[in-house]
Amino acid sequence: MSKTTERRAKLAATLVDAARARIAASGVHHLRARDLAQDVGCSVGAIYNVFDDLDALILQVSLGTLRDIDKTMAAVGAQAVQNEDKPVETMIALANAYFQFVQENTNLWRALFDHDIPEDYVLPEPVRAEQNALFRHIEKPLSLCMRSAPEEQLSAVAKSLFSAVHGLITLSVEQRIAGVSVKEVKPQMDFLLRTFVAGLGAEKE
Amino acid sequence: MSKTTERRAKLAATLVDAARARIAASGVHHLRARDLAQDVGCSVGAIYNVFDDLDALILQVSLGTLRDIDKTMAAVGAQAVQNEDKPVETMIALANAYFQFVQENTNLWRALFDHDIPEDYVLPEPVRAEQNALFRHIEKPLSLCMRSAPEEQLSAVAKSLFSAVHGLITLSVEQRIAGVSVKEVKPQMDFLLRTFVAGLGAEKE
DNA sequence: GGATCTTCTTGAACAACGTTCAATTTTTCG
DNA sequence: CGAAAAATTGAACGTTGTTCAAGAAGATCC
Repeated sequence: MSKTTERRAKLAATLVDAARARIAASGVHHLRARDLAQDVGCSVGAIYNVFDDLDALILQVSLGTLRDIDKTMAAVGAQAVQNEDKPVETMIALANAYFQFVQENTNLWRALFDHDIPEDYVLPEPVRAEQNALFRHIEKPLSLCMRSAPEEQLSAVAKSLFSAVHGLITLSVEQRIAGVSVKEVKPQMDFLLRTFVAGLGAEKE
Repeated sequence: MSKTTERRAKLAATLVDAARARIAASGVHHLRARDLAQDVGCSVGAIYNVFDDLDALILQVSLGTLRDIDKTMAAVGAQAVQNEDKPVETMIALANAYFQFVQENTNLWRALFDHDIPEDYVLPEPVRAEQNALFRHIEKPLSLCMRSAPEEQLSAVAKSLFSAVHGLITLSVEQRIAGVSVKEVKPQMDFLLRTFVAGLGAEKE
């Protein structure tokens, strides 16, 4: 049981690496099972012995992408301990880091968010867990801006802010919808976040 | 030249209608050339005499979707003249109208934003024009909140707000990324917009 | 109106894709 | 070692979007 499962695992890892390289180079919709087989030196059928689907393989690549994003944001969070009195700056730094990641890994990022999987696909638990980890990076500085808010609301607002920044970046990077121009993304994220946090300070009227 | 071009135009319109119906019913990635041909009673080849591509056909459907969204937002804008002293309410109403449209026309909306067209595809001018029209609906109430801002900034912020709301809706409607839960979308859009506008009022410090 | 040229329409054929599967090879384990 | 189990193979299958030679229909001129 050891030799085979070991090789299975090794093949799976090799396939994920090859798929990641191909996706990064030419986008997820140019990924071909036959190319992958040739890349790693196995037959097309072997892929299906290790993965149910090409979608399952792509999902593994996306899990890695999620973890990379998490690493990037965690690094910003670590830097930010010095900035505890200015949580907005941390939030802006997080947004900028995310934007930079998208620019440097556009195709992998697209595979993560754009690639539509069959509607009945069960999202693996690790993927869902990793997604929630992302939001948590925002919760920390946000909590310093919303000290009286309950945990639940904090979590929801963190998700909202991530979604908002994500939307801004998406519509500017994808040319099919003319959002904010790429040059304007950072200034706009900056303005959006600063204004929002300023609004948190001002009492409702 | 008249009989043929007339028939061409009629066929094109019929095909777009059929495609819209199919997309609305089962999503853009289940659209098949052969099904369409059967729907409208022509051969598969005839489709390619009228459209370069299935993508070109889908783009025509999406142009219609854009116009429908525009109509929805225009209706809200017309309602909102009574509310000139409370521009935030108009902005929230616009966001809610957009969200409602997405919920009622999810598949058409997905075709508009998710369907990835070849990277070198030239976006038809009417599509681009219609997109800009959307942003303009937001500019009107926004200008009442940013009276001293130059036209250019106003336009950029309007795009940003649309993108932000769009991101919120996208990540909650698409199950592949667990954003804000569908139930929480309206409250969160409400909170986001109110807080942002409140921040516009408070001077920067 | 008919002959001729052009243009459109057709649906079988093509190439490319994800996926499967019977045959073959390799691994496992008593 | 030898039999059972599992994995590997690559040819083959079923579906795609798209093309194209052949035939049908329209336009144009006398």
